[in-house]
Amino acid sequence: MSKYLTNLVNKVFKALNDQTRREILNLLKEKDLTAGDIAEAFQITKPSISHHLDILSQAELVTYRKQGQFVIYSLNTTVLDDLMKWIITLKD
Amino acid sequence: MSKYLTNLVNKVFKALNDQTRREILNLLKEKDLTAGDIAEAFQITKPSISHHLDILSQAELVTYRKQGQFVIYSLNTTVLDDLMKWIITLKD
DNA sequence: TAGGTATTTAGACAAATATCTAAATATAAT
DNA sequence: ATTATATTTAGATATTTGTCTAAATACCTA
Repeated sequence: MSKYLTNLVNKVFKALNDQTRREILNLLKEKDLTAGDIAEAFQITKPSISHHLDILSQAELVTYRKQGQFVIYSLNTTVLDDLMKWIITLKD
Repeated sequence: MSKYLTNLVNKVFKALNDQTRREILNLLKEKDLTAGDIAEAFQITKPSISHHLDILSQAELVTYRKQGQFVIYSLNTTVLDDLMKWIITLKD
């Protein structure tokens, strides 16, 4: 596995090792959402959610675009394919 | 997703969020190994490896059997299927 | 430009985690 | 029985992590 992929897998597992972050991904599965929309779905503060979004972003599990004052987050499934490859490699 | 599966996925992500534990799984992919054999493949102490094996075992990623003084660990790929299901659910 | 809304950054803190050494347990061999 | 080998458990410690509040930044609107 390339060093880039090893590093990415590392970040992906780190990102997925948190219930809140996994739920954020599930929300984004339905539709793109602003940071504020995401924060409202949880009991924790906006700065905490912002931090979670940063970790998801570092793992390339989400992307974001700015739209005026808003930051809109989207699920990025590309990395999930890499993750699946990692798992399949372990299986065979 | 059932509560059992949620709990298991939680433990699996926790278990996989560590380079050493992921490498242990890769070793076990080739063949079953004793705790001692596994420990020798790393720079860290036996008690630390024992702890990692415990976490992998809790996540059902490995199984073990006793053979005399030895404890032989095996990879359990069943859980990897559950993990793949979780990922696929996120994708579609 | 001033004030309002959306989001992130900075810094602090408690809880979780990876690691270690020392001791305990279990089995084998002499 | 005693000693040696394999492994785990217990307890300590430094680092990482998730969360918070307060402050900063960015953009919009009147």
